[in-house]
Amino acid sequence: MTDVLDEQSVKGPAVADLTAAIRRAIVDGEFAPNQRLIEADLSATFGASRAAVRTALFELAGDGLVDRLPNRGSRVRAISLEEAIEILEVRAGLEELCAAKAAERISPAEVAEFTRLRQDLLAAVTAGDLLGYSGLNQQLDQRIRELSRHATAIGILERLHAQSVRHQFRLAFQPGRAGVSVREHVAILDAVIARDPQAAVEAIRAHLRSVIEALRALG
Amino acid sequence: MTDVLDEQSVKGPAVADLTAAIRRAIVDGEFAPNQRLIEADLSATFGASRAAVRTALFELAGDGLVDRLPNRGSRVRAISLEEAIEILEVRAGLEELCAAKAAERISPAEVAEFTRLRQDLLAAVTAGDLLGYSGLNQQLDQRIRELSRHATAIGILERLHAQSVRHQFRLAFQPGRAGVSVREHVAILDAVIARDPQAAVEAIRAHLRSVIEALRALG
DNA sequence: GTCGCCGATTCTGTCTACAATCTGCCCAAC
DNA sequence: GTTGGGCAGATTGTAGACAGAATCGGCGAC
Repeated sequence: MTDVLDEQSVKGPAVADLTAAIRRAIVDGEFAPNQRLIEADLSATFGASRAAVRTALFELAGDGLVDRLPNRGSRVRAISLEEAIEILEVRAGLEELCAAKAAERISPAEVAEFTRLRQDLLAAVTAGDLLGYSGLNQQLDQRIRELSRHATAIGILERLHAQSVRHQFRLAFQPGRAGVSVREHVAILDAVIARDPQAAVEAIRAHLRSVIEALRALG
Repeated sequence: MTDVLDEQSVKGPAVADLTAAIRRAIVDGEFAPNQRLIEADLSATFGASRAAVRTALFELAGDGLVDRLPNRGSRVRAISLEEAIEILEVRAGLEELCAAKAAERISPAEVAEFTRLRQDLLAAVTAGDLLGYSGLNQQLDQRIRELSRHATAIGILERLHAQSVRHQFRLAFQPGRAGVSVREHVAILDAVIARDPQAAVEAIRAHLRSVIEALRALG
């Protein structure tokens, strides 16, 4: 229906789309931390009803991306350094679990994929392509999660990742950081490729401990 | 306003109260798994507007207690055995973290409290008071979390606990289960009392592994 | 000059009504 | 007897309006 004007998407996005749009805006930094999110404004900006905005904000509050103060509205949740460290500690526990499962379950085809990823990773660092390197790292993290098939852990990790992406990002472009981090990532890859769960756990633990220290040093 | 009839709570409960009420109904088993939750029905049952019910259902969906199918309503989320095991695996990782922190941070007063709890626990098992024992276990878990001061982990653990409470409960009343579980819990207590993080981690891990096995055996 | 009170404004919380969608049933056609 | 279309009821999704709480400004008192 409404065939005539569908191309322009005259009808506002449904709640799910709206939630995704606001989430992206927060994660991508278009909305600054602690910025107030006024329902009427968002309603106008995204062309949705206020009820839809409201629903989306509740959803995002559940995801930990938005703070809701009763009768005082919503704002973008600011993640403090202490909180970022807490998140990394939790991630450590969960990613250890995922990496162990991934190491157990990896298939030959996936071993080949990981071997290729290993090369790409090293090539990106050698070429000084920090952005590409950062992307490959994320890809690695995500693939390990997928291989684990652990829906519960994956869900939580994705939420935590969205919350801490800003700190993550800041760290990635510290001079010298890539050199340290690439060794740790390769260690993770090698453990999973070798199907050695115990080694994978150790490698993940070492890596996230290193990230925590680096974050602390950064202040 | 409406002073006259306030005692009867003529005005429906605010959304927060309503959410808590529905959450309790789900966790306590008043609503069966997979039961449909029809907005109009809940609205009548709890004396709230449909909009309030709707908001509450979204919130609970975020907490993983309710499944929402677009245009097809909400139902109580059923946690399968596989999922319950996944949840326990995640809980293992997080509770290890909390127990380690708790062991590091415990104060003399809290050591005394835990020593008392240890006695009560053993007394309840000796007396065959399964319900009391179950309650003390939960108290122990909760105190360890609180001692950890790890807000991120605590938040996630509370959500997971609400989801899996049904399986937990079923297990607790298996004959012979208390005898096994009490030893594991005492080991956890002893490790924390001794301020030995490493031992606490091991004790938690052993305990949850044992719970997973028992759940599997139960089918 | 500063503090506290009071009103206007802004924004959120809630409700009711309406539109869109889905489900199940009935009936006709093969 | 079975299958497909379509109608009716039930249920969710959306919109708009109203009421209540919080904030900010000015005004008066000390």
